[in-house]
Amino acid sequence: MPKITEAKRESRRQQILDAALTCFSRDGFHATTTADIVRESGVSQGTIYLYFATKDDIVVALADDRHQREAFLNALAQSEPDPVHGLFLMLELYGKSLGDPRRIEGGRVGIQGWAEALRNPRIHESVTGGIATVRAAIARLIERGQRAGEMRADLDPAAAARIMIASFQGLILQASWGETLDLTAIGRLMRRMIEGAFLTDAGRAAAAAQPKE
Amino acid sequence: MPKITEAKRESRRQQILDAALTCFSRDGFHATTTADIVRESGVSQGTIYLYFATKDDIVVALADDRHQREAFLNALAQSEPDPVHGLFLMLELYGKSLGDPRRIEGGRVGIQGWAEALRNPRIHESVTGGIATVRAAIARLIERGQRAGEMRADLDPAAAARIMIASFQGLILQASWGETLDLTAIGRLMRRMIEGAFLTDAGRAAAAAQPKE
Amino acid sequence: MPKITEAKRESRRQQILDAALTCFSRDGFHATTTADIVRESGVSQGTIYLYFATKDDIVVALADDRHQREAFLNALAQSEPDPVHGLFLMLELYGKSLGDPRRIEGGRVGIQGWAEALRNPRIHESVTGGIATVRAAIARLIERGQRAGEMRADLDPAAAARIMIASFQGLILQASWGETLDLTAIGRLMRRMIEGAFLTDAGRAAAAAQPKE
Amino acid sequence: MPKITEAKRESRRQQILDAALTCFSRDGFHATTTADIVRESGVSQGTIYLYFATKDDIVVALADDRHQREAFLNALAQSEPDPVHGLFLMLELYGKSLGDPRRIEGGRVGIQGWAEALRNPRIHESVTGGIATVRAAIARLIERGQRAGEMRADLDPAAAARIMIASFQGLILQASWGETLDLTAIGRLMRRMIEGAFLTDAGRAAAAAQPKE
DNA sequence: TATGAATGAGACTTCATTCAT
DNA sequence: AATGAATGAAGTCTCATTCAT
Repeated sequence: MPKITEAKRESRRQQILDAALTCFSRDGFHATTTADIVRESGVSQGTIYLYFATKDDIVVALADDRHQREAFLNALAQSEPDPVHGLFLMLELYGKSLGDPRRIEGGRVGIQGWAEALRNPRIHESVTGGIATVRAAIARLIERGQRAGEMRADLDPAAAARIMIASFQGLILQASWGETLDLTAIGRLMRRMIEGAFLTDAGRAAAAAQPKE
Repeated sequence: MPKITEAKRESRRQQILDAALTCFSRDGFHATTTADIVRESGVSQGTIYLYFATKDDIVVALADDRHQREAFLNALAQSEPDPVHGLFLMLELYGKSLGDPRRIEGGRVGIQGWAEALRNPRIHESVTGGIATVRAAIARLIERGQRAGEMRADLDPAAAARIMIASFQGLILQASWGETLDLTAIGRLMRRMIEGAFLTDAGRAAAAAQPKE
Repeated sequence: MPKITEAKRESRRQQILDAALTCFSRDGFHATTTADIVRESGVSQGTIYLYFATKDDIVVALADDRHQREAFLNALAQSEPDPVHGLFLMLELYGKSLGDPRRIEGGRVGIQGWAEALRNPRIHESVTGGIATVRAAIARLIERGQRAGEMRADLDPAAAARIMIASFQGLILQASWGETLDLTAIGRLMRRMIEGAFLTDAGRAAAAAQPKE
Repeated sequence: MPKITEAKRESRRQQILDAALTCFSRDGFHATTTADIVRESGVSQGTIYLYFATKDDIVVALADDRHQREAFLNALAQSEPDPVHGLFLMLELYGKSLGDPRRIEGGRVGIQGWAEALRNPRIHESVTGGIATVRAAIARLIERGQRAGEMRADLDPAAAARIMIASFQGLILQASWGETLDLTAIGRLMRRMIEGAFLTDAGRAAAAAQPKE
């Protein structure tokens, strides 16, 4: 048995995962057969099972991968020295992804993941874990803002984070259904809602000083 | 003539639909077999096909039924003489449904419907059509509020409606995953966000005069 | 239980049989469902079973009916005083039926009956019984012809009857498939084959004297 | 690489086809279930669908195979230098198959194919196509005979071919029903009918010179 | 390691027949 | 007698997974 190199193995794994993502986005989890993935990936039927014990494991792997990508956005926002700027940067980054056609494919699969998370504990853990991370990142930004006097002291960081995430989830959903969202108007309004309800006067001053939207 | 009465027929139909909802909520659309629905409903295998041509048609029927129920909420909010009160009533009613354990079962199925809508045109139509109705209802309230000088003239009714719906969609999602939402804090914050970004001073005065929330 | 009159009952029975024949001819025995017969006949699902114990019984009844009609042709041929004329009359009558579009519908069902007869003993009995009658009629004509010196003494009546019937069966088959048969050429050749192989000189003289073809 | 060899694949295919033929002959097309074929063939349920897309495709394949075998008989008859000998050889070969118990099984299935051909376009094409080939072969023999002055110039080759084929079809039918045919008497009479109606004096002389019947 | 043929459990749906009205 | 809703056995086909090569 010629032991394969780790790099080769990882590339094979990605090959399968990529094909699966394409299929899942096109046909959905349940309508996608392993034969579809075989066709799309060019790998053989048996080989898939050398890399994933079960079709479900592919779904889980895909869900896990997703968070690593989102972690980057969070880190970026956190690295912003001013928490208000950080919050709006986050708003902007997620907002931009709504209009990015390349993210839509991932979004479609993500929505199916939401539904899967209702049944499959491993996916539930993966999906809610990922979102909990984002929630924590937002809450942390808010707490920093409160300490800096830029965000209202009576603002509940957890509730605020939930609402922000919920809005994005809903907007992703609407975008994935093919509806045309006026992202400019929506972005402006979201920003105004946050300014009005999250920020202190000092915070609003800081927001106004933000270089570019 | 054993021609069944319309009422009897409708009750049978509901019997099947109820069983299907239970199964779909418990196991998901795809993991639910017609045999499961038979077991849960007590009707026979063949009878199901006397009422629904296909398993998919049950899903569609469930999606359709859902909107009829939501139409009631919209109508209620519209009937409120003051548009600001109407908007907050809507907020309150939908907010309440987030905490209602009986709605959770429906919510779980609804989320699966969101995923289905990505693939199945009939469900897509049903789901997005239903949401479009709610969106229109909210937009209408806002336009009424603008004419009454209670809502800001520069508010984009469509964007506002989208954001409100998106928030609810996301919150339903989070609630369905079994996360514990601090509904009081979330409700209070949502309200404050709307007051700050949607209302004029006159609108805020009207809101303060609202009897109970 | 209001006892129905015998005439009414018979008419109902024919109504079902007619509808079944139409369906069987259009879709075949096996592709025809009892629901199809219900639709075609206007009678209710349950009523069918008041007249026929089983779907197969309808098929059998149809097969039985068929022979009664053919018996008429045989009798006609037998009634011809001259056996040679009788034989050719039979040839002509069956030949004509090949070109009669109204017989084609029955022919299609008949062919399905041939196939059914291979499996279903009741249909086998009905079909082969019917054909045996025709065979006997032909053989009887030939024997009369032999006694009259018009047909060759060394002609095997049974073999001759079999070949004549076989030819018709094959031609019905070909016609039912929608092939265009040159009935004039075929009829002329069949006649010449019979004249050459069946008849004596006296027989040929008698044949020539036949009034109209 | 466990890619199966072409020979192995063909043998598997035949294994399924053989089993199907046995089942179809025993129980008929429609009464035969895929489970029956599984039982008879020894392959698994799924494997059948690796070789045939549909149960119907098995029927079609069987119909197609049949003609390839018949093509051999035609070729044999055509290869006979003297057309009269060729025609009688054909007569003899087909006649022999009537008495061959091994051909009866195929015959039973063939008759069901006739019935199927009335509804199923693919089978219709296959069956009538196969018979058209035989018809063309006979017509060609006759035309050669006419050019050689051995067959009557006023003989219509198409009509003659149709009648010959029709006779065989009918005789196959009768044999398949289990009736006992006096093949010697029938063969002798068929031959005499052809001699009398098809051949010229020269042709009859050639026929008499034929070595063995 | 990789392949892809083979497996077989199980899904959806149909349909002949029954039976309460 | 007639109706037609209900039944449930059974059929075709799919597909995740295994395993010999």
